[in-house]
Amino acid sequence: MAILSDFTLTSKKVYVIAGPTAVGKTAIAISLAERLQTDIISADSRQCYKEMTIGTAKPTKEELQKVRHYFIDEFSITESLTAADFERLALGYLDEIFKEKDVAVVCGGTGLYIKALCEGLDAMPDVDDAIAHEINELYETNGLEWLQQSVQYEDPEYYKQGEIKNPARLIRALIFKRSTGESIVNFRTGDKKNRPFEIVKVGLELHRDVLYERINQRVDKMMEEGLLDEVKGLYAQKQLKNLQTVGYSELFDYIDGSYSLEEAVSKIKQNTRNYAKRQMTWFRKDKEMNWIKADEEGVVEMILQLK
RNA sequence: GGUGCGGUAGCUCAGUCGGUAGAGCAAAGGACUGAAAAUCCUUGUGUCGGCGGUUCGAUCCCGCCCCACACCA
Repeated sequence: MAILSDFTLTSKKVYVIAGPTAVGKTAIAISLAERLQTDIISADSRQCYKEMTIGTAKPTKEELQKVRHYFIDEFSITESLTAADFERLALGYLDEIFKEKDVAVVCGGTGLYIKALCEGLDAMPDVDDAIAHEINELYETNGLEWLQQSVQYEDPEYYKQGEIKNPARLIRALIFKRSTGESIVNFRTGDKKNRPFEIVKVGLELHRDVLYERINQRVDKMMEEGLLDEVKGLYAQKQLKNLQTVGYSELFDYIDGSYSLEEAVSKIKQNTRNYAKRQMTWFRKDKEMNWIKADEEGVVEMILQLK
């Protein structure tokens, strides 16, 4: 009942443009937004940081002038945004856009962020930053076994169903348990939230070979545009989680002398291809996705015809 | 031209005292609710360079040939 009334009371609509990196989301989303006379919310976990530009393939200045973009260049890499932050922010951006318009465009390759916006994340208490910091440090010095044993002892419920070889998840579980006294498992209901707007999901795709070739060429272009200088400028902050990013990590390693520039560049290409593959895995399982070939004529028209 | 060392998975190589073979990397597939461009899981059939010979049986031994590298002419 609630769903029905939400949809009948509003005629708001969100087009979500998703797909792997380098598939051509930015240009298509901009054309679509121009056609619809509306704004774009970026759903990208790295383009929101102003210090990272070349390596994140942000829209160009010209593109940003054509269409108003939200969640681009809005934060510093020293602030760590999360998927939950994005959910809250994006809903706020939509409120603002919907004051004047009936439609908005969301464009990005971060699957979890798109999911957070469309379905919502389970409400969870905040964790203690000091505890988080401490556990990260303990993991650094004591390693995975220590982590596993701690989680097994302190949160056996999580340990039973969690990925016990995945440090990122174990750390999160342990931080949560020590901060709140409860297992994170108890908060993960997986309930989908009803949004007061219609969502049309568009997945852009390209033949694997074509996509990989575009990735390789784009990395070469980034290097020509000065990616190495951008990375050098961030070297002092390379410990930040946000700089653990394809295109940055490899060049930090090059600066450290781990390998040659040529090797670093080919690693960036390889890691970007792997990243694109993970994105495709994520989006492929989304049953609501309408798949469109990104290199066909009239993509925007095809999107507008979707119900 | 001669000698030596090689030719095994996309790459680098290991191995089989003769019973048709296995690691790392790459690649592919997958998972993923507060780091998500992160993090993690799964997957190894390939004329064992070619043609003959020996053998019940050859990628392994023998012969010839082809290719690569090194050295000598």
